[in-house]
Amino acid sequence: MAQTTELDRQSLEKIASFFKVFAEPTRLAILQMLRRGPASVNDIVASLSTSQANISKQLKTLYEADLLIREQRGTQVFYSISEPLVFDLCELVCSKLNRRARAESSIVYEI
Amino acid sequence: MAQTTELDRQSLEKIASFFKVFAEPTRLAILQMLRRGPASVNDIVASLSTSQANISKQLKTLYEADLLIREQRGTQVFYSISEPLVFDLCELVCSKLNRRARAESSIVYEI
DNA sequence: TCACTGTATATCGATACAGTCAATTTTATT
DNA sequence: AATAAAATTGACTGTATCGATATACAGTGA
Repeated sequence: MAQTTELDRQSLEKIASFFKVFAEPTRLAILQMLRRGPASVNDIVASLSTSQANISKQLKTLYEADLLIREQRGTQVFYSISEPLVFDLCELVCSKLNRRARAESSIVYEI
Repeated sequence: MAQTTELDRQSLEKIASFFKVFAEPTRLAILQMLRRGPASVNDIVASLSTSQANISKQLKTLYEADLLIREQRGTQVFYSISEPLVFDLCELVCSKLNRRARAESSIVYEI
């Protein structure tokens, strides 16, 4: 049965916080890269153009949002995506943005 | 065919901006209220506990994100949800948060 | 034209957070 | 132990934005 109850402020804040995790391009870039599979912090640093400290911070945010799995091997730490939800969310938004982009395009081919 | 191309920084920024719209409890509250149907600004102000100016501001954000329809009738302005995507997104996140809440609960019933 | 209602905007204080640099912890190696 | 490599943390800066107050604007009726 679908839930139809109105959510209180506290619940809305939790949901908002969750969306906020996805609301930063660097974190999205990390998720996009991890889509290929697990990667160490250095791997991620090498593929993105920001400092290692920043990557570490964003990884922490993603990890605490329960979106990543953390696994230490020696001195390295490997992260991987723990939530398929990530892809569902991003695909929803991407398809929406693609639709909009197509709609806004002034170039229309017709006879 | 599914899109597998890696997105560039600019695209990621657009996606992040879109998520950011959902990353504020007041805007989520507005969306939740509009779920019942179109409402004037005053209707919304009456049902939420923040200033009219703030509601107007958040409505503008939602409108510019292409999530709302705006319709002026006399001095009043009615808003309604233009994107079913809104519900899909929120349901995804809610179900995820519910799952987590259940998983984190230390109370487990079993024989 | 004037007053009134409903909505939008301008400005401001307070807060949150991405990103940087430096320092520190952690694990492995010699 | 000492050193090196990998990752995290803390202090700091600049920017963005929520929410509030005051004000402006648009539409309606007298």
